[in-house]
Amino acid sequence: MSVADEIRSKGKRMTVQRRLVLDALQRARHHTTAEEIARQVRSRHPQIDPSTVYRNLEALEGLGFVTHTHLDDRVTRWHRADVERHGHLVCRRCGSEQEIPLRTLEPLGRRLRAEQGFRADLAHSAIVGICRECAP
Amino acid sequence: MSVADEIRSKGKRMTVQRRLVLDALQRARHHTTAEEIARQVRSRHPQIDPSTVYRNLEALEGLGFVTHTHLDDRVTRWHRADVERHGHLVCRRCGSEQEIPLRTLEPLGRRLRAEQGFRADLAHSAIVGICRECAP
DNA sequence: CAGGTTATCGCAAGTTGTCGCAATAGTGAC
DNA sequence: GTCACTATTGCGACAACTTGCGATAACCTG
Repeated sequence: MSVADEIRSKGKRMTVQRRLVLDALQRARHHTTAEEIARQVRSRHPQIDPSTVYRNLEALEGLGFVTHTHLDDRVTRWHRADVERHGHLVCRRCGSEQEIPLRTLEPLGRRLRAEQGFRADLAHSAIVGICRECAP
Repeated sequence: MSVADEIRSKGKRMTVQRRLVLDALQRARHHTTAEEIARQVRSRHPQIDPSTVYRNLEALEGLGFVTHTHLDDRVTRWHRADVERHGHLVCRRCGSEQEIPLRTLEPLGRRLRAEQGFRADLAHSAIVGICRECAP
């Protein structure tokens, strides 16, 4: 079943705009911003409003095709839901972002579940700090 | 040495506006938003511009008096730097926020340091997930 | 405590993201 | 294909910050 069919099977529609947002996410490796996607889409289709891009990202998240993460700034980062899940280390100083295997975070996940009854979504939780290169 | 003196010793100035922002942070227990502080300050001193509040929060952070954390939304949360440090669990569903002792997070901190050379600032890293009450 | 330096302020304009609404256009049914 | 239904769009207005700039007022110095 194609993505379009999946979308339709949930009572939603596959529009040109939605297709373009999905394509842009496909091209971007990970963690694009909505603004970047809007820029790409609008470079070829200037009549498409940025608000449409924002709304499509939300809609596609509701449908399970994309997810978002908040790194250490106010900007929401988006990526396809089917890429391998991983944790995020964000450097406060240089802003670089590093991915780490979820395996590293799992012990904490188990502990939070056991002690607090909290089901942590560690693939969407950015850990801030100072990276190796920036360490004094 | 008073806060004012500390500020002056770093070549900065203690202005009325800065004092008011510090006071508002003092009153708020934790994790206020800039908007909330601006509202408080402006309720008594309407001539103070919101941009002044934003800039003072940044300046005070640079001076080490306050810090900020990004919970799971786009809003920056501010609090005094001298409150007891703790980690944050944020529920994706109900938005509630729970504090946990840093001790719980320390094993992960040590591991990231050893394996990645990354110095995690776990008191400013929010972990998102589903809280006990919202769990299915 | 007067004067010069310059951090900080208030204002206005610019960004970035959100929302209500009327018009449009995918979809399934016939 | 055609039609009715309604999800989605573009637009304009708004909300939440951010930034540039000339004016102001802390602060240090003598």
